[in-house]
Amino acid sequence: MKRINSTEIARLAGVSRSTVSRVINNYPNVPEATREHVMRIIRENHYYPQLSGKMLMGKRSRTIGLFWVTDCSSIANDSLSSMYFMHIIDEATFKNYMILSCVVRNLTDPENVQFVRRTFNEGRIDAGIFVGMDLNTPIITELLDAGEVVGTFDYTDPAHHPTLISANFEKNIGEKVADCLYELGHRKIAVIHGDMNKLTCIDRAEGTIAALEKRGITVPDKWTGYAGITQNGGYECAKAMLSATLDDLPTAICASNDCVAFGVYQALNELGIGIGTDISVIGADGHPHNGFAYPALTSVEFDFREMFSTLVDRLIDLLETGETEQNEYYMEGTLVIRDSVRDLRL
Amino acid sequence: MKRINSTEIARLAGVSRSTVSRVINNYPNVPEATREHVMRIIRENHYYPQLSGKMLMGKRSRTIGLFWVTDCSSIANDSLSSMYFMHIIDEATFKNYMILSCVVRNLTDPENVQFVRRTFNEGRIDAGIFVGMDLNTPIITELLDAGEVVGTFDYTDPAHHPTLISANFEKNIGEKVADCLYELGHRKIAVIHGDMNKLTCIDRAEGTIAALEKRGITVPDKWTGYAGITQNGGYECAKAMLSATLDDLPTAICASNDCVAFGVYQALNELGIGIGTDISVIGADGHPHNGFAYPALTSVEFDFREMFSTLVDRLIDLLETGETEQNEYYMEGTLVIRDSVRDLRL
DNA sequence: CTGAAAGCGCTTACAG
DNA sequence: CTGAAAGCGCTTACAG
Repeated sequence: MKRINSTEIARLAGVSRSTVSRVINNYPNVPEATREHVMRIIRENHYYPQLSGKMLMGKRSRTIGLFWVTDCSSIANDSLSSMYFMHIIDEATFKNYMILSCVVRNLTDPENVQFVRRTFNEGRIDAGIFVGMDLNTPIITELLDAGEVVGTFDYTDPAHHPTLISANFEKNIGEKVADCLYELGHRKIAVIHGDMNKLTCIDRAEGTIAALEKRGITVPDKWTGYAGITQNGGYECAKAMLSATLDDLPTAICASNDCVAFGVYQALNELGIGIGTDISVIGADGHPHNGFAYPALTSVEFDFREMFSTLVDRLIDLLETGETEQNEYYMEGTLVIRDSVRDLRL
Repeated sequence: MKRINSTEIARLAGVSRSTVSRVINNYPNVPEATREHVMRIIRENHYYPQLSGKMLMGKRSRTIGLFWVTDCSSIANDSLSSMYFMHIIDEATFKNYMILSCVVRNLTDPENVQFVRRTFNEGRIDAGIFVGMDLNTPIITELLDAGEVVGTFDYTDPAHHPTLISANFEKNIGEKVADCLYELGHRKIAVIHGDMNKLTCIDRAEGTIAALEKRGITVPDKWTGYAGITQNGGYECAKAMLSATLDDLPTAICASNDCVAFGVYQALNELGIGIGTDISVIGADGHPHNGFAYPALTSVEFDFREMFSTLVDRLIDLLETGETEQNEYYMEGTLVIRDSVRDLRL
């Protein structure tokens, strides 16, 4: 399938390829008549300059790589993360950029690291956004050191890098969760930790524990668990924890995120413990299921559209102007109280 | 940020660029010693050939465009469609292809059509997958006529095109829905139509009505509605329909899809009508919310992973070998009965 | 087995 | 205002 090229357009328009190029790139030194004539030929022939040719001359591809780091067998399983993807694509499209999507299983595996490096070095993308990787991922630092423009979500590099934009959760999620439960009269509170390699997970659990401590409440070991960030993790963790402490159950469980909270739901249902009645459950993130869950899940919720459109905007600023207003930002979450939390004062 | 090129690698390895190229492309006529030596230099210098250079010489980009056609303000709102995306990306990654994601608002708008044409003609992609467009979208035919490899979901072109792969829902969804309700004793059944520009929507509603007709049941006008494919459409439609027929309610409502069914839920809740008790609700698709909904939604569910991985596989077959086993296929759905449907025989 | 040369489709100094 | 020429980074006949 041979496509028409600038030589052919030049011939048809009776000008040189230089002039065709000038018209396409909107150079000022082309008389209006010539410009219009050439444009007509271009339109009539559905001519679009080959990206390869332009790129060889140093033009950008207006493409941003989206590196999805996940060890799950399928990233499709979680509708929350799918949403991140969609927000990024939406905003990029709006800014007239395209998103090249890549799934990366494991950034400690050399082959996967190689894949990332290649995607950048082949010249496919102008910048890359990374979502889902653990803290301390050397390839990120390597890319930044090489001067690549990189966006991250829930990740910060220890050193300052002028070409890094990082979008993060606020630091006070744990405190918001603790305060909510405390004010509703809860004193016997369990805390389920998330993935300790993820920035926000650490903040969340530690923040909750610290805030409770400040109120004079200690979370005993028997009401502490580690679930990772998946529903199944939440299920296993809650089942084990609660089975071991049936004679002295907490009145509330703080899950590291909403997915984990759904796992806690499963465990509670299985054990015949009433959700939002016997035991309250609270999550964090703002999973699209929250309102659909039964009972509807209380959570500290985030505006991910805002989170990711800001990330994309800043990245593009950096790409196009070489600077941006802020390299690192933290989004505020909103506590949304639903039926999964009981007011013990009533 | 100047990257290393093949000239430099050739110099470092003490060979010509031709030889470097031969090594990279795994040509047989290179002695093992030379190959290894050159490879070492390549690895040591993190050299990756520029895609632009290769493409200019006729190589493929191993990139597939994913055109998401939607008029919604944000595609992120629906976790079902997000899932389609993820399945496609997953499978492409597995096959060592990349996905370039594009959101297209409206394929009747010339500017949007232009965008699609440009994306193909610029040489960014080897093929394109289209999801969400209405029946009879001329740009699809145009691309096919130009010899482009195109994949579609829930769309067929009237003419046969050797480079079109189309993934579709089975034709009998409506019948499955009707049979299910009939066998559970329902005789007063409402049908909500979806978007009449979408292939499956037509099949679904018409299929249900025809199957009921065969059983001697006619769906009266007052129990017929048009909701499109969104939750809000379902809400508005069900509210209007039911408010007008409160003295004679149906015992079941067939929604055009699961999202619409959730809208029906909203309307029923608002009207104080018991879901799965007073009125049964049945959807179709297999939305990730179904199991979470209260009551859990009965639906004809599809294995979208299978649907899309097959689409991607066939597309790649076509790209790489010029042929594929089947250009058009229809996926079978499975009726999953949950609490939203009542057995009236009990 | 290997290198020099041509050429893919562009853009951009340069010269006029 | 405009064209001829050089060059971006590759690959591929071609010749040896």
